[in-house]
Amino acid sequence: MIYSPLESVVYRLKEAVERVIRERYGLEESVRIEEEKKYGDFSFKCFSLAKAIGERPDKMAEAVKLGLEREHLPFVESIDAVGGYVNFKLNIPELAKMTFEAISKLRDKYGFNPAPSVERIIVEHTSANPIHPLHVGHLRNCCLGDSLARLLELRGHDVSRHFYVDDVGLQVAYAAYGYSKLGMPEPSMKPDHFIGYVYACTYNIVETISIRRRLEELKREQEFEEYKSLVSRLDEVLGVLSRLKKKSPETFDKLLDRISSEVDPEKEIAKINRLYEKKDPSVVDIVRKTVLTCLKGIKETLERLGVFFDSWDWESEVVWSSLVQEVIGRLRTTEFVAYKQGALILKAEEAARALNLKELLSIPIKYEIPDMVLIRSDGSTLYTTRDIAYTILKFKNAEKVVNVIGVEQKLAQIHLKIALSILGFMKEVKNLVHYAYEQVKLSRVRMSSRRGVIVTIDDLIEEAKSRALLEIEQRARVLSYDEKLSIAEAIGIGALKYSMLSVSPTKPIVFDWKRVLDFTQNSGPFLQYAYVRAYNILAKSSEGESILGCKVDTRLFASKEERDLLKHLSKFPAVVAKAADDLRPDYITEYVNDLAKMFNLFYDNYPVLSAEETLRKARLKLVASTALVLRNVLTILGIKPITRM
RNA sequence: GGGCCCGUAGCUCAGUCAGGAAAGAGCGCUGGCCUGCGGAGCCAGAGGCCCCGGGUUCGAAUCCCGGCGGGCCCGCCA
Repeated sequence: MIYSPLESVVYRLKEAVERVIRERYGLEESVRIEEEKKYGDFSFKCFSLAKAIGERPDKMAEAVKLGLEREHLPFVESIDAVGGYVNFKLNIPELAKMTFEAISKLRDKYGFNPAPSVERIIVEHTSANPIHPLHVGHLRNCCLGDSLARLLELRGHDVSRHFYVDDVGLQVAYAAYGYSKLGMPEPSMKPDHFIGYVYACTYNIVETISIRRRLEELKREQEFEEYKSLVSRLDEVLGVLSRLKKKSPETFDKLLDRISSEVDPEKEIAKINRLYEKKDPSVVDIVRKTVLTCLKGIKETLERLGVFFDSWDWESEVVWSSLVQEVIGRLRTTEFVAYKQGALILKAEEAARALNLKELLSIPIKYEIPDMVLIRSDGSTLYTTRDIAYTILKFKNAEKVVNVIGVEQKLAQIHLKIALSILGFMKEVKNLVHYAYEQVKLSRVRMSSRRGVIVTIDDLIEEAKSRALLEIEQRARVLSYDEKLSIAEAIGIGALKYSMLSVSPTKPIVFDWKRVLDFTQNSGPFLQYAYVRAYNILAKSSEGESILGCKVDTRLFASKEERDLLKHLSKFPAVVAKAADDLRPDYITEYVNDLAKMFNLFYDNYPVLSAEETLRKARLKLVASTALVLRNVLTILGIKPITRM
């Protein structure tokens, strides 16, 4: 079974070139056949090899051309030697036959392209703090993680999607404290939005109380400089509070009232955090209920996005299993751990130098790695410390772990790897990928979950949907309102996903609705529209998708547009392989955007249904193949293919 | 201050891993076409010191060194 037509052709070409070089020059060389658009389909450059053996590049190109011509390669139409280049034009009818065969056999699996060796891979993604709704940043994380998982599956890997429920830590304690003060009521809005609201209110109310207390002290001590700056900080927090109050006055007042009557809320919160780590029954219920409530809302959003997980890993379970204590115990026996002002720290720089980790982890030699705090002076652990144990657990069921985490956590991930190295998990460190992506910037909005200012995924979906609906209305198709709504949802969500995936992960995304929902180019709707066009030609034909099973005369594809389209279709599994191996979903978006453009060009210039019968069949099969590939790609990207819009 | 990432057409970006032939696309702009298998079109054109300066090389947008500009990180937060 040939999964990847173009790849197999190029591979045969590569072998042929190597054979010729071996026969002509007696050299065992591995050569590279590169894609070329201007002078043919592929090319081989002779320069470096020619230089190595003291031959003239143009002479070598000529020799390779002659040698290849004697081989009579059926999938090559012509070979040219120009300067030091050997240029190849592919025999498109032959390639088309192979491609059609692969497509008709594999159908929805066309694109599947198993790697030479398959692995069990855990993709951990989204993993938002379970105390507020998902926001734009999580959207990028979620889309990347989900499409990476799908890509790796297409490479034949055994992929498991994990969501790390970070239910341990100070922030969760704040939310749980506030929620419990309210008497843990049924949320009056979407549950994650409600918990997020409670968290923001609680955080700022507590902050106000501590600032006021500190101000009293400063007044007594006559520290006017600090007093002044703290007053302006207080103003800021009060501003946040008044804004929060407007959103849900009853909940707010109740919370304010009950927290203000406490002696020392901050201490209470730290206590919840400490006790929860010890699985103390007095706090387990309130923390769990808080987190589960929020998670319910988060799951609703994920479901709407069509994203699922195989495993929900609770951080508390890792802590309670005593693995965290074990890890700390083992680290403590090494020379790299010390106490500093009551906290247990890991001397990361020293460890990295002693174990020679800098090169392995690509850390600059002159960069001084800061210490890592393992245990707070009050005895509680920190996120990264707990992550050491969690990572060890993940590797019990996988050879490779991909963590989709923002680039801002780079240092924490380096700390994690250093700690694992000290513990002897070298193989794991090498197979632990911090898949770092840049931030999503919304013009003007500066988000902060503490201040309760976040643009949630739910908000974005709603806005995308209503904008899409507006576009649909303008076209005035004969569709019922319900149909329009569900199409708008598919377009809106598809547009959001595409916008998150189409930018390479190292670049920040500047979110811009005009671009997200640009129906004419490089967007989700643009792809969906191409699919609609292809689908409707098929729907109008008598054969429909069954044309994929029919033999057609591939020699009829004479135009540049048809040739380009066929070549592009044959390339798809190769793109999947590259995208999966390099973890780059944006390679797929680039591919499919080109595919849609090529199809549009074909569509506008070559009639299908009204063509002469043998030609009609050939073109119809090309349309069906394009539709199928579009559908498969959209699925990888998590975008819903629709048949009307 | 130190580290990382980014800098290519008016705009949004490919191309940089693995150096190669006149630097690619779309949008926008200019001019033309078209009553179409869904016009959310089609064809043509203009538009580039590939951030700057050195170096390596027969050859640099691509590799190396030094700058400049923007973002992020350097928490007993996650």
